[in-house]
Amino acid sequence: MPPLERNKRDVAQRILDHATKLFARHGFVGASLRDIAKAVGIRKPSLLYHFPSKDDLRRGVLEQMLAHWNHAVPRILRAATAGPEQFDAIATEALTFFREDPDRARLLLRELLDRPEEVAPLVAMRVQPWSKIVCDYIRKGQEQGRVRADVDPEAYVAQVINLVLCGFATHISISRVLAQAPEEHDPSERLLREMLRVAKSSLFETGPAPAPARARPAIAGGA
Amino acid sequence: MPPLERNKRDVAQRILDHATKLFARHGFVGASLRDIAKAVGIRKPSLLYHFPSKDDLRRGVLEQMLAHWNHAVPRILRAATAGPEQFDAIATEALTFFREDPDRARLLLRELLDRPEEVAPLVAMRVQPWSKIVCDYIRKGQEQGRVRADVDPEAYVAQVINLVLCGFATHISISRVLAQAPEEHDPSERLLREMLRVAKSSLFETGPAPAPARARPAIAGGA
DNA sequence: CCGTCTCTCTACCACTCGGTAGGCACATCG
DNA sequence: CGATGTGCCTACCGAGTGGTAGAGAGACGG
Repeated sequence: MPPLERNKRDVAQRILDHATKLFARHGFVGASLRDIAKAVGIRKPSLLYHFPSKDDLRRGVLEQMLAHWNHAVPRILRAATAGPEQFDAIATEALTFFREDPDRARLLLRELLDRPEEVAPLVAMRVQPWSKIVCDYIRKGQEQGRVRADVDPEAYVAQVINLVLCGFATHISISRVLAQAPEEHDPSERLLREMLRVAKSSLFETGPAPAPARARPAIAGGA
Repeated sequence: MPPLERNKRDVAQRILDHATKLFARHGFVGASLRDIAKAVGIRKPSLLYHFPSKDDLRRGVLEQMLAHWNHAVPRILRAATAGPEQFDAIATEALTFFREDPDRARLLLRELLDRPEEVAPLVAMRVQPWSKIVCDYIRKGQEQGRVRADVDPEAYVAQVINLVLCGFATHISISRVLAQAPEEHDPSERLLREMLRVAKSSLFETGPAPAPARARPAIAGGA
């Protein structure tokens, strides 16, 4: 690839990155092309040379994020077909995607709020292969008695998505609501641990809790 | 109260209502004063007569929503100090607030995304009395062995807030992700039921599930 | 009946927005 | 070397924004 073309891709990439951050922080209408261009270090018409319109830029940002997700899915699916202790593996892989950059959660949430008709099908396409695996896993676990019988697989997946999306998007605010010291990028470990615990313990009959008094036969799926 | 003054309050109220809806749907920057005025049926300067600036209107909208929440809290607290089967009562009362008008969840989520520094303390003030009751209830339940020992009360409350907020704000999109028929205002009953189930079963050792094979001594707290 | 006060209106303002026109520097290639 | 084309720039545009000025219609109190 000639250096000139590489440079072009490089600038486009930097535009996408800064646009992602500013769209996530201030919303699509709240982030102006001037601000984005300034963050990149160029002028607005130069930005419009790479992305012919603001809406093109928005779609580019969304596509890049979904592409990143696509890139993460194989790792998640591999975790999903590994061993019997699949839950933690799946959860860890899926959370990594948002831990890498919490702006992804903010951006996605904003897009779902602003343009549900357009964004929902796009997201659905990317989420379904993964959610299908999880649902199958849940149903099989239910047949084997490992997973609670009252779990509604698809609806459960939706709740976990809510949990993660909102958790990463608003953790700073939520931390303050609980009068905790907010951390810079990640939700505090405490909130993240509880997020996982809620997701897990609502799935299996018993969680990894050290049941204080009464001993109970260990069931596959708990730690 | 003279009819003239009542009319003034009436117009201000209609402005607040329409502004709530439009802010929730399109965001603060995305909803223009002209659009809001048009929805009310007046002109923009008339709107600015009642609310001197757009930011005043925003604060008014937020305050009204928090006031509505304040109005709902006594019912919730009453439910919280009723009987042993408190969970369903608390949950129902709290959910009613958002079921009445899902725009409340959307508005709150948007404000938390846009202005965490300003909104978080406001919300914290309103949520803390309620969350404190819930946390005390959880801790007492843990001492009595009714509630799972591994629950982190404050963090658990945060997760439930995430679940509800995101669930009501994006349920249309999430429904489509799961390829369900979206309903007009409420999340589909199926999603709502699972939301409650996740919150409840992650709190108590056993849920209301008809444990299929192995019988187990009933523990207070489950249904 | 007349002055005052309340509320709404039309007309306008400065400003920012997304987007365009056209020129300039430079790298590439025949 | 000149021709071509790429990528960035300054300058500008119309549209829409939040907000203001000031006039007019109608209710109220003396």
